[in-house]
Amino acid sequence: MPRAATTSDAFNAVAEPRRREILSYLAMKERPVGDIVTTLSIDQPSVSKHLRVLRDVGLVRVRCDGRHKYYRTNAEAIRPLHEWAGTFERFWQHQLLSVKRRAEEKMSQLNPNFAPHSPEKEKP
Amino acid sequence: MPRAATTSDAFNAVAEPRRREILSYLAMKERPVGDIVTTLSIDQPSVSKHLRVLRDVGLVRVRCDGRHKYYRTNAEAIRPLHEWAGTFERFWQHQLLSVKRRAEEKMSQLNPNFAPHSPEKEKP
DNA sequence: TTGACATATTCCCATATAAGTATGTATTGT
DNA sequence: ACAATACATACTTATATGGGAATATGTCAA
Repeated sequence: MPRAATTSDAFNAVAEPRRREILSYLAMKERPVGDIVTTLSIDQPSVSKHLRVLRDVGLVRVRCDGRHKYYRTNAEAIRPLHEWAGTFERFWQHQLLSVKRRAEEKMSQLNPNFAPHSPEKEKP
Repeated sequence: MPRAATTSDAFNAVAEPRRREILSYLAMKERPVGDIVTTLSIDQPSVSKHLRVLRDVGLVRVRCDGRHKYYRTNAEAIRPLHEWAGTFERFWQHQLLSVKRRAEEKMSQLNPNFAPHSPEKEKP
C-alpha cells in the first residue's frame, strides 16, 4: 500500500512545504490565484493543483468573483493538527526540565560554587 | 516529482496515521519494539520500518539493552509542528468571533429582545 | 463575436512510498 | 555450539504523488 492520499486529511495535506507556504500566505487575506503564482513563484497549474488538495480537506475556502477566484485559508481546519501536537507539550516540558537538571547537577560537581537559577536557594 | 520523502522532516513523518499512533504510544514511557507490535497490532517489520522513519527525523530515540531496543518519542521534535500550527491560532479565533457576531446579528434581527452575552452593553 | 485573461484539468513520468514476505543479524540461555 | 528470541533489512508490488506541458473552461472587454 502506498502512502495515504494527500486528500485524505490535513496531516497529509500540510506535509508538502509548498502547501504550507500557500496556507501562510492565504492566512491573513484572501487572494486570487495569480497572486499566489507571482508571490510564491510557483507555476500556475501547480498552484491550482495544490489549492485543489487544500480545498478537498477544507484547509482553504474559495470566493468566486467574475473570472477571479479568491482563496483564503480556513484556519479552523488547522486546529486539529495544533491540538494533536499539543498533547505532547507536557512531555517536552518534562524533557527540558530533565535536561536542565542534569546539566545543573554536572555543573555543581565541577564547580561547587555553581547554583541553579530558578530555586534561588542560597542568598547571602 | 513525487512528494518529499517521509524521512525529510517531521511534517512528512507524522502524515502517516500509524506513526502518529506509535508516537502517542511511546510518549509517556519507553517500550521495546515487541510491545508496539502487540499493542497496536501492526506487523513487526512494519513497526521497524516506521520506527526507522521516525528515528531518521528525530521523532524517537532508542536505548539498546541486550537484544531489546527501547524506543521513546522525543517530544521536542514535535514542537516545530505545534508552533507552525500555532501561528494560525489568532486567525481561527478571529474566524470564530466573526461567526459568533454574524449569528448574533441575525438573532437580533429576528428577535429584537435578543442581546449578545459578552459585551453586555445594554443594562436597564 | 472574438480575443484576452484567469483558472482548472488532463496526460505523462520519475520517484517514493507502505504492506507483505522472506531473510539477515545480534544477543541470550542452555 | 546451538536454538530461540528480538529486531532490522531487502525485495516485490500496487498505488499515490508533484512537476511540466498542453489543453480545457469560464468570464470579461472591445
